[in-house]
Amino acid sequence: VRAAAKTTPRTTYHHGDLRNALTEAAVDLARSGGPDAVVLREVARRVGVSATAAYRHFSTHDDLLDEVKSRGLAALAESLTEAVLRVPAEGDPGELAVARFRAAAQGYLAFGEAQPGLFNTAFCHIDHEDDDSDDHQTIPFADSDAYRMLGMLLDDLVEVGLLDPARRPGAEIAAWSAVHGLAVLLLDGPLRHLSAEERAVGLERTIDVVVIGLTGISR
Amino acid sequence: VRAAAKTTPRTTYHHGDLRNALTEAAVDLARSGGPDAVVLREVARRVGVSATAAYRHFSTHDDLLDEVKSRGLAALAESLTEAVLRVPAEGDPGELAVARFRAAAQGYLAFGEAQPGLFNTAFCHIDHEDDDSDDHQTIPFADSDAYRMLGMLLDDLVEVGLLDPARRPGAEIAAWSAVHGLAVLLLDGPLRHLSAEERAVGLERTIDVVVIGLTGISR
DNA sequence: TGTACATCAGTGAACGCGCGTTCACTGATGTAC
DNA sequence: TGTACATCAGTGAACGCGCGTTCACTGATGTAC
Repeated sequence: VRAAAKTTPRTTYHHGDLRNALTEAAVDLARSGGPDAVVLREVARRVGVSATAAYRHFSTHDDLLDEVKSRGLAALAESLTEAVLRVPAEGDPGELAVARFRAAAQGYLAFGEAQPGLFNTAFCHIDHEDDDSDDHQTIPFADSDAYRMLGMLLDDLVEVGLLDPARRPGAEIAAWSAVHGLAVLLLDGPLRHLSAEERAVGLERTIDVVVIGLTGISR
Repeated sequence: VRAAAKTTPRTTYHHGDLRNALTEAAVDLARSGGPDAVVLREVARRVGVSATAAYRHFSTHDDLLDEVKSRGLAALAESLTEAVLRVPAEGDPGELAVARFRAAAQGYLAFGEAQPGLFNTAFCHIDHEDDDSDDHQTIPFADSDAYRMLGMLLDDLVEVGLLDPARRPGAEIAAWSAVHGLAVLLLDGPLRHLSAEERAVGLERTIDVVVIGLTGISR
């Protein structure tokens, strides 16, 4: 409605879409500085609103950060999905299943490299001291589209006969760990200063190991 | 020399081993709260010394945190080494090489689970704004004992004929990514609430994938 | 169509907090003669 | 062995900072009659 609020100073007293505007500003901050950059006062400042106004829409700073996390996770899922959809649909079913799996891994890492701050925020740990119960003790990522996509890709590998059904359980964890670990090491970790070439080699090698490790078949 | 300083209030004006005492207190803080818990003023407080005194031994807060990082990395290497050394020395060379490799992975994760705060600190990113040059742009972990150990274990796999020399390059990255990723997901990440049983399965499955993926041989 | 009024969505000042770091200082230690 | 003095390793007060959050408030909006 009043999307220009970020640049044009708001004229009306009521904003109209403040919650969204705040979330977007917060995502921008996360993008450029990671979770620590999501500062409530700065978010309000950027939107051109008093800090107090934020409390009409978020009960607490952590609440806002949670929203940013969700958006980050969603963006990651999008990157994954896009990469998978770019794989042509024709050819040998086995080769296609493997190609989609590899594409997903590449999409995961591509998102991390394109949006390191948001990636870190998506996986940052927030202490909800106030939490009443175990209701939230589910795996948040397990509910995410990205995780569901991973499960489907692995199911496909079983269907085409490349992944032994007996080895299907736990396959998510192994695959996810390898790709996520690579992302973390490359983005913030000790592999931060690898050249683009070295990164590419690392990625290829890691995906190879996972694919062979899961299917038992080298390409 | 004056190791009791932590409990007994210091009597002499000069401490005698303040740098060490500060570092140890800082490590304790990291252990229980991760990198953010390494607060210079709190460190000084614990040692029973004014905050200013720390500046005789560390030029800056980041300098202190760097020291903690090193200690964390060293502790990780120790956990790895211990696990590898616990593997019996007799038997088929191939089986032994694989067993040692698996043990190292288990040691890596065991350290992460036993000392999550210190583990996180060991891998936390510190911005050295003041850095003059590219001197520090080496991979800090690559200089660590843990990374060297990983290299040796992989070399062993080549020597016993289980790892194709053509596949040796990049093997560190693939193996390290998988285990590190699992650690990160389990400690802070979305897999935080997995039961001990589920964790064990995830670990076994991940190591299996890496071993098979590298060697091409399922056990 | 007009008016009273409840409710909603903002404001601005203030609080308390704890941090890293600097400053001018002082007490303790070691060395040269 | 004694003394003068440079150096070292501490102290304590203070600064500036920016944060999350609360408070009493006011302007805008919508609804009942």
